[in-house]
Amino acid sequence: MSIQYAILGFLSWKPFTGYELKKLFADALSFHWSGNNNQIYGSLVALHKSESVSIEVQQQEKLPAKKLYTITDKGRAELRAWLLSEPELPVFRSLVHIQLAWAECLTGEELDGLLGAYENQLEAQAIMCRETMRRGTGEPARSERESLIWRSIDENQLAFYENELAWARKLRLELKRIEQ
Amino acid sequence: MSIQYAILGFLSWKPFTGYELKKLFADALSFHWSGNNNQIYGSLVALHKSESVSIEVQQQEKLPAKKLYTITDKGRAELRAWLLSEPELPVFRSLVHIQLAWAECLTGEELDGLLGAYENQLEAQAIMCRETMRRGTGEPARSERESLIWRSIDENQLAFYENELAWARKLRLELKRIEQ
DNA sequence: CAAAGCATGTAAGCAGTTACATGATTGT
DNA sequence: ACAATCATGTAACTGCTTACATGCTTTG
Repeated sequence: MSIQYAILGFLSWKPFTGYELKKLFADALSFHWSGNNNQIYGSLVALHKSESVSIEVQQQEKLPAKKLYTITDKGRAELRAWLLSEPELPVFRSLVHIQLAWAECLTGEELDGLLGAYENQLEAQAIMCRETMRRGTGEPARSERESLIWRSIDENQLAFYENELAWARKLRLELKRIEQ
Repeated sequence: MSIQYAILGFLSWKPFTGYELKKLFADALSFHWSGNNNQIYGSLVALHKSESVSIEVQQQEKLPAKKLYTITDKGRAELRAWLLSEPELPVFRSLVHIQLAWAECLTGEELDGLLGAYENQLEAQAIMCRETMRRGTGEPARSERESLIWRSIDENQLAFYENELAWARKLRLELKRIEQ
């Protein structure tokens, strides 16, 4: 489970509770995990079992007790080994492609509507992306190199939506041209 | 399960057996399903139960019997309804982003190696893409509109890898610049 | 008084994967 | 002799998702 490495990554900054990690994932623009309970708390149990993290339970007077997770040397070594492992190909999948592939069942107007709706979705997403980037949530910036990388990853995410939008617009125009 | 709609799509061309559908998925450039047995045969059972397809068993003398699946009117209606349904956002995920996000643990050389390996993967994939497109497998082309769409989808797939490659190269250069 | 925040966890399910299982036929 | 093709199917697993469950505190 690669989310375990992302958790180890966050813990390499400083100790966090499960609850805090959950928020880090939810806020992250370019981390594709939803940060749901099952994943976070389950992964933390697994990481503890493999001795990659240690737990410190902190009782609180008025609020529920919390478990603070700290990365161990073993955890740091595992993280580093994974960072050096062979990268995988990125994943790109768009259900719209499947819809378009059988658009022969649709009229010109229906097809145009489908592409238009896709464009709207992408535009909204691109705006959200830009807004999140503008607010600049939770970037570490411990060095020039690190902040360059984080900025670059976010820009890549935005560029993906923008490229897809440009593609949809182009296809829509070309379809219009052959239609009449 | 959206693969069911893709199966209905293929069956809207003409009847196929599970085995043939498997190959169609395996050969398709822009359909992100592996076309494994479980998915295909399982989906066909489900589609038959919901009366979206009908089965004709064909005995063969020397080869194993095969089941030829034909789309029903109900199946056609379901396919059309899905084609008209609200499109979803495309999915883009790259584990390399996660590796890069914690590259602060790596030396400049190690980081450069990671990006270089990513570039190699993407280059190889782009070449495969181009080759598959050149061979032009299984495009329907029942109309100018349909062949435009299929070509456009394949081009979008290729452009994705090329954009990602360009991004990786740019980041690598920028990192080199701030390194020394 | 309701909603949001703090903080943990569990249950159930979907979509997708690899690998296993069978067994005849055809090509190298 | 070995591999590939034809043709169906099952088992076991991974990763990820939504929704449920509890219960106290702070904010509007």
